[in-house]
Amino acid sequence: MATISDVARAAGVSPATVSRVLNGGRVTPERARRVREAAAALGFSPNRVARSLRTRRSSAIALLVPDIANPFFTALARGVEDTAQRTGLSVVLCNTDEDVAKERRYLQVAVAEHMAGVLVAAASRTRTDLTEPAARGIPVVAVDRRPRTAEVDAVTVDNRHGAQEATAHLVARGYRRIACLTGPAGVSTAEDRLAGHRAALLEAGVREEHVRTYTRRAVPRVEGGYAAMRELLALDEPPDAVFAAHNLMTVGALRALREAGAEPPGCGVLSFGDIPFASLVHPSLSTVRLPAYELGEAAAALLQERIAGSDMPLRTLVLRTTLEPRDSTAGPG
Amino acid sequence: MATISDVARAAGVSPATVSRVLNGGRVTPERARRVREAAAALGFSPNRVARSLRTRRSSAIALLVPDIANPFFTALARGVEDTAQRTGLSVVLCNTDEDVAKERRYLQVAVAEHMAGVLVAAASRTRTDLTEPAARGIPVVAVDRRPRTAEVDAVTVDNRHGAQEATAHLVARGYRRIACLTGPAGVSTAEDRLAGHRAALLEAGVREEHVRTYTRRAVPRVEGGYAAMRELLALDEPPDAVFAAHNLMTVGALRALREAGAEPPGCGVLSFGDIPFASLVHPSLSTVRLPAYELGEAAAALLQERIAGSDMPLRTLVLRTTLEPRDSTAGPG
DNA sequence: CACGCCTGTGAAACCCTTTTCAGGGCAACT
DNA sequence: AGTTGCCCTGAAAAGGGTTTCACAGGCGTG
Repeated sequence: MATISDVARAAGVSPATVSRVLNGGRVTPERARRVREAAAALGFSPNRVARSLRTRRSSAIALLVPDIANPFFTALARGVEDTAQRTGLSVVLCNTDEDVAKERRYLQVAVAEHMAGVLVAAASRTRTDLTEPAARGIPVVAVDRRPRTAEVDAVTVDNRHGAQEATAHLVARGYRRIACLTGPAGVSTAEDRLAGHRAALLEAGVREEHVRTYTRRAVPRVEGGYAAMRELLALDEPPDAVFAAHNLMTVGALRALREAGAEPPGCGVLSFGDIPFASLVHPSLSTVRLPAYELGEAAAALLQERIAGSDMPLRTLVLRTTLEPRDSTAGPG
Repeated sequence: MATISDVARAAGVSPATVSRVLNGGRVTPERARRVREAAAALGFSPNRVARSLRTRRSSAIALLVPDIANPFFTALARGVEDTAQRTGLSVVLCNTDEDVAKERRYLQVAVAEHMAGVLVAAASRTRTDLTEPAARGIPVVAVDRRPRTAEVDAVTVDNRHGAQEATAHLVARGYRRIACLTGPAGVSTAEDRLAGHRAALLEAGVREEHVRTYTRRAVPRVEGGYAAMRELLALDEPPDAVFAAHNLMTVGALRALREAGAEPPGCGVLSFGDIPFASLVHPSLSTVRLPAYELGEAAAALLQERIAGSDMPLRTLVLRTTLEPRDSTAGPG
């Protein structure tokens, strides 16, 4: 592996000059040409580790997601990756498994590796601690979920609005006992979606108590949705529609409904977030589409600005969701 | 950020001694204790960039996959990540998009970053070039797909056997005109699966020509499967079953079948590789289950051995698939 | 002509850790 | 007592870039 000194020797200049040619310093054209030729001839590419050490900044960013198996986060990761790749940043993918301890370990690594920046879909709104990297001067952007503990840039979706629109749609289609399956307390997306759902129902004249009866919190996994849906179906007056505030929970809910013989659209089902290949599900599934890829793109772009040294005031970018009504919410009976 | 010198000063020793305490050199217990206390008090964690520079080895490995949106590769990535994480390795995820040029760029980055190792699901059997990292002493393990150009360790699944079993199953269930949708020539998995399919048919007494009539190659995406299936359905004697050698292509095929009103199991459908939430598809989908997570685990473990300096002869680990017959291959008529 | 300023350049410092090397101290042996 | 050998330790080198600093030379100005 050729080093910068090899190139310098071959071009008859000092290593400092080579560095300047490569990084845009002022060098006379003639020398610059010689350096470039020598570099090409030797197949030189700078050792990024050495560069990182000296500049105290690496060309890698960390992306922390709670569940890489969820297609929402893979789409987001693609958005991040495509954007980062364009400016030569590598993306280190870290799967936190919704585990705050695991998340903390990854954040420590990011600090020890002097990573250029961190993108994080926080495992917990209250317990995720982003102060460490922020204090060390590593830019942090929260994506999808915003933790409360640190002041960072954020890119989120309008969960509340999307949920409100979703539940309003169920109301409009004539459903009366509309349930909500949402994630655990303390996760901002779960809270916001529940809030939107409640707002839509209250506006439609539903009593607060009624809302509460038909709301279930569960772990945001397929099994969580399944268990919660079964609970709801066991009520004296089971719901006639369900707003599932999480895509994987929707899958569990659908399974429970099928087992109980209460298939949509008789019992309406509306999913917040796409299910992959939802087009295969029968009847076709109404969803609130989330701009996952765009979320990743926007967050990566924002992070890059910070890495480049932007000192704009903190920003929160909120992307809109879009309701896509299909057959699973065609109406009861 | 505390450095090793700070710790040394605080403990009244030299930096060399601190390094030895942390990395398992011989140090008297008393000193070691002092060093550990000082390190803890200062919250010291070694700068991994400096360490990388000196040791010429980083603690990151690259994982190159052709399509992170495919659940097969996300499961694989999880296996890799969980295993790597256990020994303190970070995983840099690189999405090559089935593009050899993009793949080459990522390999260059891996070399320039002095990464500890590379795991690669090659974009092409013939054009993927793994000689560069191998020549630089960076261990490489091929996973899922093995390129021909370099001599590397590999972890694959028994595609041929799995495919043969799958098609034999279709034969046994009474299907007569069994089609095969597979990936492009030059991708080892596509080739092997087709070979298994053909072997099963020939064994059942089907003529080679007949096999060829009902075989289609397409890009391994949903649209590829859709287009190829439509072609097959337009034949004078359309197939009465299809073995889809790729999970995403299966989705496309199902869509085409539904449009044509030829739903399974009347027309049998067997997918090589899971479709996420296949349990939601009606009728339930017969699949050849791939051990994606285990593939990632095994590959990461193998790579770690090499990184640790193992000089065993090259190994190829082949994992078995399992046929899971369900309703979509219940039989014709 | 003298002075100051500006530009381009190379030497050397620097980033932080690991590793080599040489030496001191001590025990065991001749 | 004098070697020999071993263990532990610290000083210093090494890893490969970037950046600071000082300096040389050219140019413009008073």
